[in-house]
Amino acid sequence: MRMHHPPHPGEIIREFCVEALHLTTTDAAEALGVTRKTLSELLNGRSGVSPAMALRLSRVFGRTPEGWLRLQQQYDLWNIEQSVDMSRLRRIKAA
Amino acid sequence: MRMHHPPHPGEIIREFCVEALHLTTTDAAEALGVTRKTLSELLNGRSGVSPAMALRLSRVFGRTPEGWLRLQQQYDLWNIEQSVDMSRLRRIKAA
DNA sequence: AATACTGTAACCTGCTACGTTTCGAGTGTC
DNA sequence: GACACTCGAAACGTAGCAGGTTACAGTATT
Repeated sequence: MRMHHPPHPGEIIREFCVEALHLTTTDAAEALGVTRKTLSELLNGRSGVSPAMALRLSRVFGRTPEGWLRLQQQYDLWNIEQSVDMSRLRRIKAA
Repeated sequence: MRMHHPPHPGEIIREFCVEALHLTTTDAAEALGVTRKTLSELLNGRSGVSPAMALRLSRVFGRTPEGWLRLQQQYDLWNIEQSVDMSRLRRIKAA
């Protein structure tokens, strides 16, 4: 089974990147090279971690880009599993 | 360092899911519950592995959804690294 | 009161996943 | 040759998302 209701990546980013370093949203956005709005939407779950954003995060706050993207991936998968019915799909056999 | 020019996931999918099972694109698309066009674009690198597609692939061809998504992730990251200049971004210090 | 920080709405651009439709290139059968 | 059929792929439209600019309202802090 999969994780139960993974948080959106913005929560983790806020906790470990912004609050832990006592940064403001404005400061962090500037360091990342994006606008305040872009970071605000990410922190509040209204947008996700794009590949470009994962690279920015890794350069400014460390960790690997893959690690940042994985947060988004797990969040996306959990949500898709809840909302899309794939039960009719069957494993295929070679012809 | 990162991988050198990762192939787009469509190549892997074509090789291990379609050709290896002697399926046609039409057959595979039907099994995945998408149109021929959608799968064709994926196989030819004109679209990527979305979270929903990763789930479809895992149900029909096995492996984990995370594994399928990882292929896309590595491809995306490599391409972003080539095209976007992040050299001005500096690691941030706590205030 | 003035300043700083935040969230967010409106509007725009660019990109992408996906569906429907249609075209063109095989590949058979008569 | 002429026909139908199948397959892959292109053109076109729809929907949605990331991100920017600008502007506004709320809340602290000084």
